[in-house]
Amino acid sequence: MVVGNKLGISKRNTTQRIYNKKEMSDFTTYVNKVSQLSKEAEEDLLPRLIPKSFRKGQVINTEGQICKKLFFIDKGLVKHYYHHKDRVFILRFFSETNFFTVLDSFTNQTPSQFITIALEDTETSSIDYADFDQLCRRHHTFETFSRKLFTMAAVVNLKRIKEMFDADATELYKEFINENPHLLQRISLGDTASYLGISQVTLSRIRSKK
Amino acid sequence: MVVGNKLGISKRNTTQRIYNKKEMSDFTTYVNKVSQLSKEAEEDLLPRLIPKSFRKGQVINTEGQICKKLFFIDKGLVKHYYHHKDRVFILRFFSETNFFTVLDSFTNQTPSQFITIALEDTETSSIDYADFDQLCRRHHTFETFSRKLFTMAAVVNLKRIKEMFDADATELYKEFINENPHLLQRISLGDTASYLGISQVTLSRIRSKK
DNA sequence: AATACTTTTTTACCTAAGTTAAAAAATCAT
DNA sequence: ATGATTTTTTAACTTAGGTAAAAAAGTATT
Repeated sequence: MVVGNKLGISKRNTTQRIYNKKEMSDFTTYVNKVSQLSKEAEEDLLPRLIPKSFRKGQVINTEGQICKKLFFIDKGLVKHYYHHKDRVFILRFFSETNFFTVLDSFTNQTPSQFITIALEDTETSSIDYADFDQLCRRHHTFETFSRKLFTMAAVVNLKRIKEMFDADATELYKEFINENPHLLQRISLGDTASYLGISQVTLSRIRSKK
Repeated sequence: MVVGNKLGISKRNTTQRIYNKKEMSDFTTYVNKVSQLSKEAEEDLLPRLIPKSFRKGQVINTEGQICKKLFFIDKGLVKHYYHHKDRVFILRFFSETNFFTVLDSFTNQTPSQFITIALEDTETSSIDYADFDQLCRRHHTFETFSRKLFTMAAVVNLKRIKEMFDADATELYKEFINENPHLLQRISLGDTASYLGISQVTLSRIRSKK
């Protein structure tokens, strides 16, 4: 296919800062929406949750680094991407009320090929791999949650393969704005192009035509 | 096995047939390779397995049809594809010692957008969705197997997205033959092209150049 | 062996999208 | 507000890969 956006170098950079004020996360609420936990599982989960905040531009997980956490986003936006031959490819954006992790890195505890950074100030609640693993072993209901969560991820990825296959650049863009109206104003044209696998120039042309 | 070679060939389009002589499938062996089942789970699983054979060219599951089974291939080859605007796109091939199903159709019991057909005479062992669901509920170890199986599917799909993004037609072909040397002789040029998302002509050109 | 499919290769031509470069517009920092 | 940086748009040119159609090679059927 060979697509993606040329890599540009940005000079604006904010430093990282961890929020000190702890607030309640919707992590468990959304776990239960995927699959209802038993009372015991929920009680075992709650004390393991770790609030973590990221500043806009801050790296959450980078290449070669093992992703040790499953995150839930309470607020904010994150991009999950990689470089290849001077191009940038964005695999996915994750925003509020969604779980995310680096799929293969987390599940196999192997180094990530991808980079995850915050596109906005982002508040998450996370659980460590070791805890995740324990909860899966101890609680059948938590294992069921995990199964459903990762099955959903597999289905989402399958859908993306299908889209990439049969849609041209214009169709890809239309589908994207259709399915992500809430993200449209929050993602730059360049990032949108990197997600769609087209050049920024092509996306600009598409936009101007409509 | 009853059917001889010549007889088998002449009987081109016979409908499906359940083997009368029951042979052991490797279904449980490979379940245990993914994740070790408890004794009880395995005993509960075994009687639910249904042997199913498909003739070359036979449709296993089609568009609009809910995929009601999780299959394990003991022998043979299957393609999983769809049509879009006069083109054919093959999402994946599945061959011996692999599990397969129509991911979203099976997990949500919704109509499939895809078609699955046998590319060779294929022997499978399968389990019904209702049984699968029961086993997941009853046995924590079976749920763990499912979680790992579908997580693997998600990872495979992610890898495919990455490949489609950053590889041109030639690279895609090289990666394909590298990773599927055992399939190369069994899949036609046309099907290979449909899998790579390129035209048959392009693939022919690539081949001749090397 | 002869006929008829089917699959693969080759050729000529065409189109969607990439590349480069530069200008215009929008955004941010002081 | 001012200048600096980043983002988006526009234009000219290039290219990878698509389409169609015909030739060649391979398989199957009588």
